[in-house]
Amino acid sequence: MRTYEIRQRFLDYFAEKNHLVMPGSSLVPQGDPSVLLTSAGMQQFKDYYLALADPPRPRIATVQKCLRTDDIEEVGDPSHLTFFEMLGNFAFGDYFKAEAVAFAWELVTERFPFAKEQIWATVFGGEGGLPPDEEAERAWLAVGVPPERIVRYSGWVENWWGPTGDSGPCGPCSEIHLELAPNTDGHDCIGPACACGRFLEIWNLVFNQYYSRVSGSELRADALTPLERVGVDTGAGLERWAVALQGVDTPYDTDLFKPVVAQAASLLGCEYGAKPDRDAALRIVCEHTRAAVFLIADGVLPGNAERSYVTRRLIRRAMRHAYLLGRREPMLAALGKTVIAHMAATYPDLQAREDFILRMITQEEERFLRNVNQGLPILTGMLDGVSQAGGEILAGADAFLLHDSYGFPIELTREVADGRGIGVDEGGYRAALGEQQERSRQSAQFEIVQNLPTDFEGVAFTGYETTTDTGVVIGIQQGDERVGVLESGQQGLIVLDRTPFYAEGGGQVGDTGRIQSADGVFRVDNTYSPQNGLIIHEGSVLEGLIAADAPVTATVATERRANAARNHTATHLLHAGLRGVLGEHVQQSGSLVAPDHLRFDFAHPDALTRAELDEVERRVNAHVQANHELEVAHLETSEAVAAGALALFGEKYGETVRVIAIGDVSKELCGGTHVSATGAIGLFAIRSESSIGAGLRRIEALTGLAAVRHVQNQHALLLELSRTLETPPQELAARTAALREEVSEQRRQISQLERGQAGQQVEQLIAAAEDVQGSTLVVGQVDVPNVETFRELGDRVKDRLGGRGALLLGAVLNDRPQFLIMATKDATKRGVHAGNLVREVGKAAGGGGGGGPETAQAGGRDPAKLQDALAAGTELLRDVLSG
RNA sequence: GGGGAUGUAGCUCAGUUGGGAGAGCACCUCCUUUGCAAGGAGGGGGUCAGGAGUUCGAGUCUCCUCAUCUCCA
Repeated sequence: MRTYEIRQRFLDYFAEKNHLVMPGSSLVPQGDPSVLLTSAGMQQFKDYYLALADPPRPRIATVQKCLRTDDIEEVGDPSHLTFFEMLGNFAFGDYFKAEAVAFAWELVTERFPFAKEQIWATVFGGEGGLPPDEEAERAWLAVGVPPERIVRYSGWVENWWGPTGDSGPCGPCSEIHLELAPNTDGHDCIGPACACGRFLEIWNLVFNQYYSRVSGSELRADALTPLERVGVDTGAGLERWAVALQGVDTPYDTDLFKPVVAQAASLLGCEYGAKPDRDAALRIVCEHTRAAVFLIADGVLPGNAERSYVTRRLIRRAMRHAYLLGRREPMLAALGKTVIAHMAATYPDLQAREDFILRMITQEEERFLRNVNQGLPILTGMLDGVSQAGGEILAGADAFLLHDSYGFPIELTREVADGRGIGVDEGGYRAALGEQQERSRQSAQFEIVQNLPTDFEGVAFTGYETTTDTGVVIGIQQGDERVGVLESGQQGLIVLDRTPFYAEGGGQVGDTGRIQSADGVFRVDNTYSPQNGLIIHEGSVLEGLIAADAPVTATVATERRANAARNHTATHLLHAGLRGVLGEHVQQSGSLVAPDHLRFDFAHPDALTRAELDEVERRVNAHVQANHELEVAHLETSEAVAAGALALFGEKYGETVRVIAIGDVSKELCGGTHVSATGAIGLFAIRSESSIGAGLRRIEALTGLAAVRHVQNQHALLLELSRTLETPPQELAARTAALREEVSEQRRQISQLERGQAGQQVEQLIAAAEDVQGSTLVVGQVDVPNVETFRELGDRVKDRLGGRGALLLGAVLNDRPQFLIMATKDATKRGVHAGNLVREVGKAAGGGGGGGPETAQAGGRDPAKLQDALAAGTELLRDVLSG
């Protein structure tokens, strides 16, 4: 049975059982900062379990792409994967353990050809005061699983799931395992958890019934609170089902991977299944490529921070193994193409973005290869050092430096060193790596969790309709503490039951303004929303006091809001303009909508040309002039997407979403505040275009009066130039070119004149030369415009010394005395050291100096001491030359 | 978010107790030469990433900022 059919049968079954079949969410979790990447099917439903939002239907089923890097080091073995797909059914305050088990049993045994007698079930056996899950046990008995194949496992690790991240829903779980082989050696088998490897887990049914305040690693019974809305959350690994249903041993033998593995083997000129080491490398190459394809498709481009770094690490790990198998040029994109070809039926996005995805992969591979080429000479240098010192081991610190600073992998270091009979101190390397990890971990402290109320129905946001509204204070926090009153001058956080203040989100900054009660005024400096349904006003009390339960009037700073609205609508027009001019691959990867400017980041491989920028700017302004009215609609997500709205990756499906339509120009899902018609934008001006990383560009732009000011500033600059250069603006370019030419011509003339002048001084100096026992000594003060001519003059005098002698010159430059001593080779043999002598001369003038034996210079502070210093220097030179 | 490395001519890079900002390639002019990276002579091109400090003097030492690369979280 092919995987396409497995997905379909699974979803069909649950659709039949009255589940809403929804698309899986993006790998990038939206509105949930506690996790980096989507790692489980339930993630997009977290708010439903927490009762912070209502699901579109109490029963849902999905196929969810997931990515986990926890076990990345294990990938290469026959079973571990970073990217995988989870089949899942979910229930929110609907059915519970009995039905979940019944559904699973029916699906597995009647809709799929799994053998009943191979099936084992495990249940939570109790831990830390929590009892065993007898309810689940009864459910398994009820469907007919014999008691000897139902096993209890205790502990937080076994048969307990969650939470994902630092906190969240969790609960006992129950797993279905297949007994793939009989117990032939008669060992004392404890069932699915036995190390004998006869079992394969195919489905995990999680029963969410608690909220945990701590992360899964420090779970304890007293950190759990029962959930009001219990739920079912199941996950069945598609790859494992494929293994079992296709009768093969590993995911790499299923239709998901087989063509990719075959292609990789052929590109690397080897055979899969011949050598275990090489097989592991082949599996890594294929697995990581597949994961990278999906990450890039969801907008996670390779980079050096956070989730971008995950993509990079996957590509580089894959490339590294390909490199060790002899590959010296990019190849992963070719594999990616095969991945896309085989997955596009399920994930049409891949097809649509194929070119872009493959180009990003190739770019990253090229960067890796460049790193290797840059690292090799450094490593060679280190190894030379080791050999010369007669050593046999490369220091761990050096190996780590290569890895840490140059991205040169330890595996390559090991191989190259080995080729020269040198070992690597791996212990030292690991120690250095460990130190770095510790350092990073310590500095990664998260912000303190808010103590604000979560025990309320949710704040009503009225800011789309109005900028002033009345409400009641339902929570106040000062520092980390919940308080009842905030007094004049105190800073704090305030929550109202309803508010017109827009909370920072969708790139748009939070509103500012005032909250006024009968007792006082609170100035709102920022508004944000740490979780759905909670809006926090941050600021301080200007006068009087603000107390809990007080009725208040909340008033948004309207001018600021209006400016932000201009910028937000302009952002949508800019997005549309960029797609029109550059192509459909332009994908928003971030934006900032502030009152004074807007910033828009997007994926595009090259810098924009002047012509492209002009055209984008022109188009946006054309739409401003057209004065399109904005239409706001609230739609079901699938309807919105069907209507052609631009869904940024990772929108939550199932909820009603807000769609902003600007004429037929743009249609985007957006929660921000906008102008009512584009004419209000007034003027749109692009201020800058720049790179913010590989394949990512940033545009900063202005609207309204800020744009007008920008244009005026540019004009003022031009006028100022025009005035200083006494040239009409249209002739500025030609005029500056002519001026440059003139300046360099005059520079040439000046330096010639200076040389001529210096020449006369040379003659005078030579004429006044003194003979010290056969050596010529030239001393004098000269008049030069800069250090360069000073030295040049010195050179010319030196040429006239006849190979025997030395010179000491003084000059005043920038109101300070400068000295120069030059000595012939002959003089140095007699003991003259220009650097040492000139230092004394400098000291005599209140400064210092230095240089080499033949040429040296010094400087002082006081020009009046120049002659004295020259005299002192002359004495020294006479002594040495005559001695 | 934290650590490391790098930033010098259009490109690739040298630049060693702080003391003349350089090479190769590319470019321009002239000469020589019908042939594969032609040769010779001459020339243009630099705010040494930016800013502050120490010093008579900073590409070089100290601090800060920015950018790029890289590792870790």
